[in-house]
Amino acid sequence: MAESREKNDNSYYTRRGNRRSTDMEHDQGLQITQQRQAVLRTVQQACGHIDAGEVYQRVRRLLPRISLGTVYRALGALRDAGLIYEIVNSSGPALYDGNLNAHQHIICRSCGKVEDMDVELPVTLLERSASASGFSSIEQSRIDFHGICQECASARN
Amino acid sequence: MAESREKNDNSYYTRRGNRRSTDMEHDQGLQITQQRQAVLRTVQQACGHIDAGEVYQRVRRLLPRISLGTVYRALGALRDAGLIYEIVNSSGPALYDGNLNAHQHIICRSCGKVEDMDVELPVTLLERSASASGFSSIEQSRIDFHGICQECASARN
DNA sequence: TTACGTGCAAAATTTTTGCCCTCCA
DNA sequence: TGGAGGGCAAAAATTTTGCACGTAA
Repeated sequence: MAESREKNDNSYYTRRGNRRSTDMEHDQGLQITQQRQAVLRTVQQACGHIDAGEVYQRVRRLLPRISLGTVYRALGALRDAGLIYEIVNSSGPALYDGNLNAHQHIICRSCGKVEDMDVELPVTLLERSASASGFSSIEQSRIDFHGICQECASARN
Repeated sequence: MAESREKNDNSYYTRRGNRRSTDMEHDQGLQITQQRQAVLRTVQQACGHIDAGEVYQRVRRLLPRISLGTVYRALGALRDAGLIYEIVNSSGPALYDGNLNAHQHIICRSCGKVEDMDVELPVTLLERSASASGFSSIEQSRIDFHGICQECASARN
C-alpha cells in the first residue's frame, strides 16, 4: 500500500505489475493454446456469469494439470482480446461473460447477482455525456449498472 | 475458495463474512463516533474518489490511533447508511464518493480512472428495462459505467 | 532457437475478522 | 451494565508474479 497508488500512468506494467496489452498481442492475436481454448469454451458454455475459481474447477476436468494462475492469465488475455467480458463486482470475485451480443448488465451491490438487460440503450446520449465529462471519448460496447436488487432492498427494511 | 460461492443467500453473513445491514442500523441510524465522523468528512473533503488506504492515511492525522480495520468498518457502515457511495473498480481498490448529488460515474477498466458525469439519465427507461429483465425493481440513485478511456484506448493501438 | 505459454509455489493486494477492551446509553 | 464500536494483529479472499521448463514456429 505504498507508492503504487497513481492510476493513469502509462508505464508498461500496471499497478499490480500485470503486463499491458501490446501492439503485437493485438495485431497478431493470441496464440491459441489448449488452455486458452478450454477457458474460453468454459466461459462461453457457462451461459451466464462465471468466476475464475469456477472456471478453474471446470477446466480441470479437461486439463487436470492446468493451474489457477494459468486460468487467470488466460482470462486476462481473452479479456484483452475482446473475446470475453469482465464484470466487476462489489461483493466477490470478478465474473466473466462469453456472450458478446449487445446487452448490458445490472449488478446487485449487495448480493452480487448479475442479470442481463436486453435493452436498447441510448448509447449516443451516453457517449455525448461522457465526452462532455472528461472521458473525451469512450470505446466500449458494454456498460454495467450497479444497483440493489429487490430481494436485498426488502431485506434492508 | 471452497463452499462460499453461492451468491444470493439470505444468511446473516455475506460471502466474506461481513455483516449485513440490519433493521436497527437502518431504522435507528448509526452511532456517530469520532472515527466515523472523521472518515465521512475525509471522504467528503476528498472532492473526488478516494480509496480506503488513502482515507486511512488522512484520518490518521486527526486520529493517530485509528486502525485500518476501523476505517473499513466505518466505510462499510457509511455505505450501508447511504452516506457515501462505493465505486467498484476492475483495476484496484474500491473508491468512495461523498458527493450525494445525482451524478453518474464512468470508470476506465484499464487504468481505473473515474470521472463524474453530470448528466440527466433517462432513469425511467432504465428502470423499465431492468424490471423487464429480472431485477423486478431497482432501488438505486446511481449507476456506474465501465468503459475504456481514450488514453488507454489509444495505448492499445 | 527464441519467444511465448505454462505449472507451481509464493507473494502481493485488498478486505474482513477474532479477540479483547472501552465507553456510552 | 450490556451491547456497539474500536485497536490490533492475524487471516481470508482474490489476483498476480518469479522462475524453470517446454513447445511450437
